[in-house]
Amino acid sequence: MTCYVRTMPTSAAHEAWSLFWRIFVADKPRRLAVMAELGLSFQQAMALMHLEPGEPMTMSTLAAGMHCDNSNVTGIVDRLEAADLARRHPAEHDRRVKTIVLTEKGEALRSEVQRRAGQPPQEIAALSLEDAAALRDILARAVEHAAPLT
Amino acid sequence: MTCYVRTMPTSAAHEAWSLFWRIFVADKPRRLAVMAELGLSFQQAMALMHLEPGEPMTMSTLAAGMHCDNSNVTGIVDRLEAADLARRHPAEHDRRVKTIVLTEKGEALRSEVQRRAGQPPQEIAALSLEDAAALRDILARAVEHAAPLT
DNA sequence: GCAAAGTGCTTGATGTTGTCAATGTTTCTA
DNA sequence: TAGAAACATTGACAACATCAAGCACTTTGC
Repeated sequence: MTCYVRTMPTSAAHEAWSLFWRIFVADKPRRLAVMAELGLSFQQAMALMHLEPGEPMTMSTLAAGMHCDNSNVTGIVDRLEAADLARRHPAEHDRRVKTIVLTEKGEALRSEVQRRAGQPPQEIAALSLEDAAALRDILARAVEHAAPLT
Repeated sequence: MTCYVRTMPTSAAHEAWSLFWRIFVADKPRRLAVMAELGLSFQQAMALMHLEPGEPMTMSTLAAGMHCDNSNVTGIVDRLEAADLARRHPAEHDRRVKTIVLTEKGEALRSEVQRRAGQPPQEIAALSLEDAAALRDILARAVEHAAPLT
């Protein structure tokens, strides 16, 4: 049951989404620069962010979290391992499963990615304190609505 | 003179940006589904959106708009041409330059992309009218601040 | 004018994803 | 225990990403 708002030509949500996109696209060069500087590809950085320090994660779980194919993660983790950022361990309870754990180097780089990529772009950073707080609250409500169970 | 808010561990802008990301990542499957359904890759769709109907655009301009390398656009436009969505024409004022124009089929597909990808994801669509309007207004101010000249 | 420098687009080499089908191993289930 | 399912990997292929030449054409400076 999808609910279309057919009466309005373009709703506020519509326009908001469009602006959302615009900010994301405009921020692309900054993202690329950060990744290049850290010597990571975008997906490698995403994988790093999904892997929490000290928390082993299954290949499948990581694939699901990154919304991509299982076979895809194999290659990404291969490269993380080659760069000594993560290691694979066979799971003891199920020998089909392999868990991934960040190395020390991986944890360090992860927090660097977090620090750098976590910085909001100009557009957001330049907002007034009131606007920024309001934006945060609205987005928090948005996320909560769509995913009551996280 | 850049102004860091060092007193706060994580500012509102910071948190807002984090939520921003979260919504984008969560929306990835929908984007992929739309593109797959329309038989386009993500970059092809982006190119289509950059090309306005009846407005020829230079390869370089398109590359700049998409924030990617010139040589990259060559391949993307090759595929758009192969799919009869766009056509290259040599520019008359400068024979090095090639302009790209959407075909009829390209214009039709473009508006379909616009219609489908323009739909906000659950998170945004489920906001109250007040929140959606406030979100739109804040993002509009954000875009305006960062790019006063557009 | 003309050589030199610069511009616009393309090509080629190489690496990282994306899809999808198939395989090997291990576990679950009937 | 035989068959089905699950997990990770592999292989084949297409799409992009970067970067370094290359070619055709313009512009510049003498």
